Formats: sequence, structure tokens, C-alpha cells
Amino acid sequence: MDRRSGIAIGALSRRTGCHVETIRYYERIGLLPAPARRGRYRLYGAADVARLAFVRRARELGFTLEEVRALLALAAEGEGACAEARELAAAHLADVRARIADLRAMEAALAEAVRRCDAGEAPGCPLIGALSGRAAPA
Amino acid sequence: MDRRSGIAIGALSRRTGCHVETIRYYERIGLLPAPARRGRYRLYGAADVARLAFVRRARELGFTLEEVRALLALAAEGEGACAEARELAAAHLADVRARIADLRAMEAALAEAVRRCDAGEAPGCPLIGALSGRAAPA
DNA sequence: GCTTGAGTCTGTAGTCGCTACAGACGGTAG
DNA sequence: CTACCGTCTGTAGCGACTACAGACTCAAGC
Repeated sequence: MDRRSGIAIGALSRRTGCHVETIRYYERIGLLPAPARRGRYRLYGAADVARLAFVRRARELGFTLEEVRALLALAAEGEGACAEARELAAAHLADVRARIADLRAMEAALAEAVRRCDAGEAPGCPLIGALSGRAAPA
Repeated sequence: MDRRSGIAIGALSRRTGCHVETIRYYERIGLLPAPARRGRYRLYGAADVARLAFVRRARELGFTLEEVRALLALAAEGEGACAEARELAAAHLADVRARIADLRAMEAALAEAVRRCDAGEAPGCPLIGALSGRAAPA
């Protein structure tokens, strides 16, 4: 299957948990280098596995593909790049926190609406009422 | 400006905080009905303002446009639809909570990485190290 | 040898919720 | 009458995939 030279895209997919189509997509946008080929088939080595795993972990932390691109470049630079990486992460962290705050506001409003639905207090549906602009009674 | 018959799209935009292009987009996808016209210009009445405000509030709660469509239909039905609206909201609430959980995991990992960067403990960048798959020391 | 089935290939189009034009037309103030 | 803003239609772009269609390659079983 991999006569000493590497693994096929399906094996890489299984190893990294990244869909085959997504791997090809990453290659197309230049996030992954064009790999070696055996015939028409892509052939991946250890460095490719590591790079894709890096991308996957960064994506799991919510970095955008452009940020991942920057992180990959910084990782290639080695030392020195730490301060820049820290900046990227800190900016992204602020973004994540803002999104959490937004979602928490949604959560509170939704939970309240559902609670009032369950209580069955007001005439009419409290959820639809709230969306229609009728303020909730205290 | 609005000789008794309604307001223009720009005024509707200002009143609802919804971009002009977005209003036209909502119309195109059938979320808003095609409004009356004065000449070539769209002309909106009170019902249009209310409907768009409803959409805006639902979007602020994070409902998808398809969910908003369903909510609008339920609102039009009046009573009886409350149980269904509740179901929609409860499902969406679960979704929001799942997203919050995801983001919190990201937040924790990012905050930890930034903290370890600041501590400057390990050799090399801890953030890049973590992305590269080198587990953080306890 | 021949077939079958899984895997892979390229290329294109769809998703969601907008956003950003281009290029033409309408209405009003100076 | 001209300048300028608002509005019109239509199309294309964004991010990050996802989902095909239709062709090919390869290894295994009969």
C-alpha cells in the first residue's frame, strides 16, 4: 500500500480526521503544498501529516484559514516568532470571548422565552410576542 | 417624502438598523413580501416595518433565516402555534449552548497558551508547540 | 484474464447570510 | 440646469467547506 514512500489521501484523512475533499481544498488554496505523486495519486509523507495536523488543531481553536497560514509561517521561522504568535492568539482570544458574550446574551433571551412559554402565563405566545416587539412583563 | 403612503427603503433601513442591501436580499429570498412601489421605488408601510423588525430580532437571537421563515409563519397562525415556536426555540437554544461550550473550550486552550507564552517558561514557543502536537507540560 | 468494487482524480457548483460593486435612473436643492 | 444623493437591477464575491459528475487506477477474487 505504501511502499516506503508515503500514504494516500484516504489514509491521511483517517489519520487526521480531515475530510478528503477538505485536504484537496487546502492544497488548492495553498495552505498545504502540492504533495508528491505516485502516478496520478497524491502521496503524503510524515511532514505532510504533521502540517495537516497543525492546521487541524489551529482550526479547532477557531483560527481562520488566513490566521492558520500566518501561524504556519511563524512555525517555520522557529524562535523569535513567538511574540507574533502570541499576538495572533491574543487577538483571536478576544474575538472568541466576544462571540461567547454574544451567544450568552442569546442564550439568556432564549431560555427566558422558553421558560415563559412553559409557564404559560401570558395570553398568546411569549416567544412570538417578544419577537414582535412586545416587551416581556417584569 | 412619504405622502401618507409609506417610507422608502433607506428610511426603513434607518428605522430597523438593517442594511438596504440586506432588505432587498430578504425580499429576493421571499422572507419579506414584495412591497408596494411609487414609480420604481419600493414603498414600505407599518406592516413591513413590523415584519422586518421581527426578522431582525429573531436574527439577533441567532435563528437561521429558515428558522425565521418558520417563526414568521407561526406568528401569522396566531395561538396554537406556541408549542411549535417553543420547540424551535428550545432546539435553537440547545444549539447555542453547544456553540458556547465549543467556544469555551477554545477560550481555555487559547488563554492557557497565551499565559504560557507570557511566562516564557519552555524553550521555543508554547503556542506553536501545542499546535505542532507537543503536549503541554503539567 | 476479467470483473468488481473501492479509492482517487479533476472540475464545477452549491451552501449561508450577507456585502460590494457597476451602471443606470429619479427626485430635489441651490 | 446642474450637482448630488438615493434608489434601481443584476451580478459576483466572501469564508470554509461540501457535494456532486464523470473518468481513471489499482488490488483482489473468480
